[in-house]
Amino acid sequence: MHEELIRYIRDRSVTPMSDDNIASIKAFFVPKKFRRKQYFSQADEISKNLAFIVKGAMRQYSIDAKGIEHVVRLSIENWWAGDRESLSNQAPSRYFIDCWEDTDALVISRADMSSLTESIPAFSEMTRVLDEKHAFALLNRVNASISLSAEERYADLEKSYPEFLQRFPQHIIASYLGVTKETLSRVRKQSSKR
Amino acid sequence: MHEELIRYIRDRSVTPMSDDNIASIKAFFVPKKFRRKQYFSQADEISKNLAFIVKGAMRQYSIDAKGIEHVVRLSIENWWAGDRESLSNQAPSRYFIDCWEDTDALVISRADMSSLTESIPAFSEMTRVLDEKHAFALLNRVNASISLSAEERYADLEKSYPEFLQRFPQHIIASYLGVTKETLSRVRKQSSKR
DNA sequence: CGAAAATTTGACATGACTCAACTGGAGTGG
DNA sequence: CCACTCCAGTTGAGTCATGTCAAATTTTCG
Repeated sequence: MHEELIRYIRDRSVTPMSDDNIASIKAFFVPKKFRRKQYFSQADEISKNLAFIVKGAMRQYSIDAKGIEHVVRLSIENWWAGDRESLSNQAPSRYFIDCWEDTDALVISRADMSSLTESIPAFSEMTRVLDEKHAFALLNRVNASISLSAEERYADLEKSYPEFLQRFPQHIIASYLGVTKETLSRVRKQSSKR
Repeated sequence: MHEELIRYIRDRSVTPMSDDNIASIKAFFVPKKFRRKQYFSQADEISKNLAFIVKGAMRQYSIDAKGIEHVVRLSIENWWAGDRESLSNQAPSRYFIDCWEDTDALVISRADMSSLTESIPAFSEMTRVLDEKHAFALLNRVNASISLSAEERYADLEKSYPEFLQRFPQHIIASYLGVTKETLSRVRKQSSKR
């Protein structure tokens, strides 16, 4: 169960990890199973944990005044889930995170996360790279959202993250793109004609 | 000129900096003046530098197929400017960065940036916190863009970054929000009635 | 097989865009 | 100090992309 995570860290760092390091990673990341629809964390709560997804899929979303869900993030195998902002600031989250599929995850607490970051250079490197990449992806998403039409954003997603289209139903993809499911349905019909 | 930067780093880290550390920061960050409208970096180029703004204002934007500018980021005093993605991946940038006001900046190269990160713990801490905060802000912006109307996004900006409204003209704020200047003008007229 | 979930479709409403014209500074040079 | 230009902002009319609501259809899965 932990092998994927170890490999993930190795792939994203240059400093080697000692057996000790690996042992503490294994000790701190607790395997947990979540069922489809189960919440990982909820809005207005202060998030306590971060999860590395070994198998399964989660989504992170806000709910607006009208009760409509807006998906800000989709996570599958070898991705992370958790509201980093709430975790880091110890502030109530704006987001819900739940499982879209039955999920096997490795869960770590905020405190354990920071002690790993401090004690294992490779781990710290990995989180740094991760944060950077995450910020890049978000900036590009902001750019897409202010500069592209619904159709173009869909095409962009299709190109950048084709795996999402396999794993999540259209109405979730629509929400992630910031359009209604009806609009996405029409957009796809249109573009398939070409 | 470097004092602001030193203070900025101190405020965002716990590890103290030695005189040596401070000396290398001063050596690596080169003061540079930019005139209003001057480019800091351009699309399709591989970005070489990062800037800490001591005084002035810059904007980062893409230009779409129709030639329309889409502002993804605004930076003023005590903020950073530079395309981190292009810098880090050594890939051509999608963005232009230019000065909206005459600007005094401290400029550092990619290479010097990584050597400071490696050699000065406080500096490395600061960049880590910065990246985190940046990612939080971007996620919230994504959330706003998929869940709020133009009017709500404007109200949100007014609350979160009132200084932008002072420093940049409306058409730039409009672009940052992902609407046309005409729409923003109407939105403001509407909301001022209440 | 049957129920629930997902998707599609149609009719209509509306928010935001486009284009063009107009207004009102701010700065510049004669 | 005026005339001029440039830039920002506003306004109006028409259009278009996307949203809303309701219903029909298809798919999924226990």
